[in-house]
Amino acid sequence: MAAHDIVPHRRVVLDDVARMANVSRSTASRALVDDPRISEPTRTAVKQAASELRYVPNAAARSLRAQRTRILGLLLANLSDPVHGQIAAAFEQEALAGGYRVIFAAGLQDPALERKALRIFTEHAADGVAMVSCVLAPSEAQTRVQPERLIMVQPDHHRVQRYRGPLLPGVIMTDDASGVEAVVDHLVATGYRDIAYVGSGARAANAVRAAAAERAIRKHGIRLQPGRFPSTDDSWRVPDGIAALIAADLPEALICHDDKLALALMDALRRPGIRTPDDVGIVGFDGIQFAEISNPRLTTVATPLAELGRLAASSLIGAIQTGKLPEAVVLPVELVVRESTLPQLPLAAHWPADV
Amino acid sequence: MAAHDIVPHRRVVLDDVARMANVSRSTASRALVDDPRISEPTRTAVKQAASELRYVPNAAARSLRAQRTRILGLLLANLSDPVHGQIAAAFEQEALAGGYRVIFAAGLQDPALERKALRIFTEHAADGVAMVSCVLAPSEAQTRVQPERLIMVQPDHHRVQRYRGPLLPGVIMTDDASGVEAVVDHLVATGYRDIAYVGSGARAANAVRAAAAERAIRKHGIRLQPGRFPSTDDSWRVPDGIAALIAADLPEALICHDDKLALALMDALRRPGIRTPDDVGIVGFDGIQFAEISNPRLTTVATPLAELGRLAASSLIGAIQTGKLPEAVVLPVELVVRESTLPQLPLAAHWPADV
DNA sequence: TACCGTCCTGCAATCGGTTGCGCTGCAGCG
DNA sequence: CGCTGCAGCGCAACCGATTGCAGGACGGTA
Repeated sequence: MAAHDIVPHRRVVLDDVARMANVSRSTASRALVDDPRISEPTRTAVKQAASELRYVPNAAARSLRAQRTRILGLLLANLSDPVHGQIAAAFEQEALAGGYRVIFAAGLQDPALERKALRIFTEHAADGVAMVSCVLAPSEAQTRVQPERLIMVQPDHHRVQRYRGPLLPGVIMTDDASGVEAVVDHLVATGYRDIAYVGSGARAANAVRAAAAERAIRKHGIRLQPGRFPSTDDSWRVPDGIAALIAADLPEALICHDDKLALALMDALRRPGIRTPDDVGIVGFDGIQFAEISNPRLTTVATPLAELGRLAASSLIGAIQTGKLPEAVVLPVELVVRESTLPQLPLAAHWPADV
Repeated sequence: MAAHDIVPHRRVVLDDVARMANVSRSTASRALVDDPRISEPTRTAVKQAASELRYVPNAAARSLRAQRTRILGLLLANLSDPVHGQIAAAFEQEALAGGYRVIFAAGLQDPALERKALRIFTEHAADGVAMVSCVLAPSEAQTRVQPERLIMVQPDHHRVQRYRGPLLPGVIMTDDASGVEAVVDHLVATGYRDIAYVGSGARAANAVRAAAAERAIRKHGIRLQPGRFPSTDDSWRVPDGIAALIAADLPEALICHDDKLALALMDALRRPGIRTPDDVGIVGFDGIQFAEISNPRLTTVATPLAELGRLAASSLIGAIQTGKLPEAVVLPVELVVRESTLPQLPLAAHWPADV
């Protein structure tokens, strides 16, 4: 409050506390962590002094000595993306609950940026690192950070590639293929036949979902024409060119790489007067919150975003403590059918949005 | 690659590099930072050794000695919120460009959590801290972190409170009052008379925007009935109760605390068959990306989210380097009129979405 | 040969906690 | 009274990088 409180104050260090409590630095240190060797009166005296001086330990010094930073690095594609935002929020919360801090970095689908981020994590001697939908190959990532402290979150491409070998430990996957299959089943059951896939960006998930869509459709004896429409970039605005291409060759249903693209496409197609779901059915992927309240509400494959973040953090912390990675996991996804693929129903007033 | 590479390797430290280059640790250190005192052959030998050993300096040790961590703390309301996600992404990018790392924390509008976050920042001896739409009073925040290293981003409540004194340095504000005023002018000009405000959560911005709405409306000789509808919490789903209240006492136009609420409300009102903008005009605030592609596209007050993040980071870095905070800034906001308040126009095919 | 200056390097202290080990003092026991 | 044991606490090393200061080597000059 008073002006003299504002002058740049030397930081309070453990020696100050020790001095005030008339003990040695080591005793002060032990008292603060409730070492049983310290007598009760001494302990309280030290704690009293610490709180009076508003002592806050220096994490750098502690980490240096303890060889443990309690820092986790989280590398994801894009901090401003709702998908990653939800994952990040859950990760941070879980980490905090476990006594860990989080340093974030955005990779923006750029290998150079991802390498830079991993280097930063190494500089800060992060106890663990999680990578979410990154473009860097797992093998390379493992050379850049301690492999047994690395969790990777990514779609299950093994399933699409009919891979039957052992799965890499420390990998958390989402069962995108099943999700896409459920989508296709639903579309076909609803009566759609001419179905197309629209991709987005350079994201690894794109290849997995596109391939899964093709396989799932073939199962029904229909064909999906790969590359019928070009992929968009990862921005919000769908390039007019692509919207025009789609409008000119309108399928009955569009499976979009993710919800963002689906919503943007619904909007872009509104301009030439194409209505969802009356003129075209549209499906997204991820299950972001806006998909629940869009107009029409978006049919999508809900991925457990918060669960992914929580699980990544808790797995990582577990790996740090036990020294070994958990087995690979494939998390289920869930088809959520909403208005955007149900042309026969009136737009307003119906069943609950979810399930 | 080979199995023996995987065994827990002792971290490479500067001494290892020095040993390999046959110089002392100090020489190695100086060579790596291009100290002119080191001869060219020695310098290259050291750098060669460093890269061969894949040496990465330890940030904790460096910080400890340098009394400077190059870490910024960013405390914001909610990492998963699109508004804060965009701010955070811009902040992180700007910080990285300036050579700083970012530790994030989510305050969730909870003073206790915010205090905890500030403590963590202090433990890590963050060189600077930015707080975005936090609930903690600036005066308290200043007692918890070095005030001259603290940037706060918040709505300009001074303007609403007709405050004319000097502004606190280090504060970045958005001119919410002007934005709301522009919204009201637009609504009145469009023909709306019965206008209501719907708030959200415990966010500080809520009070500012609500008060501004009331003042702006009174200017037009109309009245806004404060508290006509209760505030929602900060979730995505608008409680049915509130939607029902609004449906039962439907104003001509609704000014919503933010875009998220506006979009959720449009959705909730669709159930009882109330259409936007035909039955009610709806306005949001913030200018999130979904507002551009909702159906109808949402009229909103666009705040410069990325600019806020960038400016917060660059101001903070500037304050760290110069030792003093920049003057308070009030950033302009911009009314973006879209379909949700333009009932007379056909829904599809019209002017560009922005401006 | 003696001395001086210039370059390069190395020694050792330092940042702030943590921790192995040892020291002190007092109680208990023979 | 002397010895043992233990509770309680302090000394000093350590983590890894930076940096003030000093010192060694070498060439040049008197």
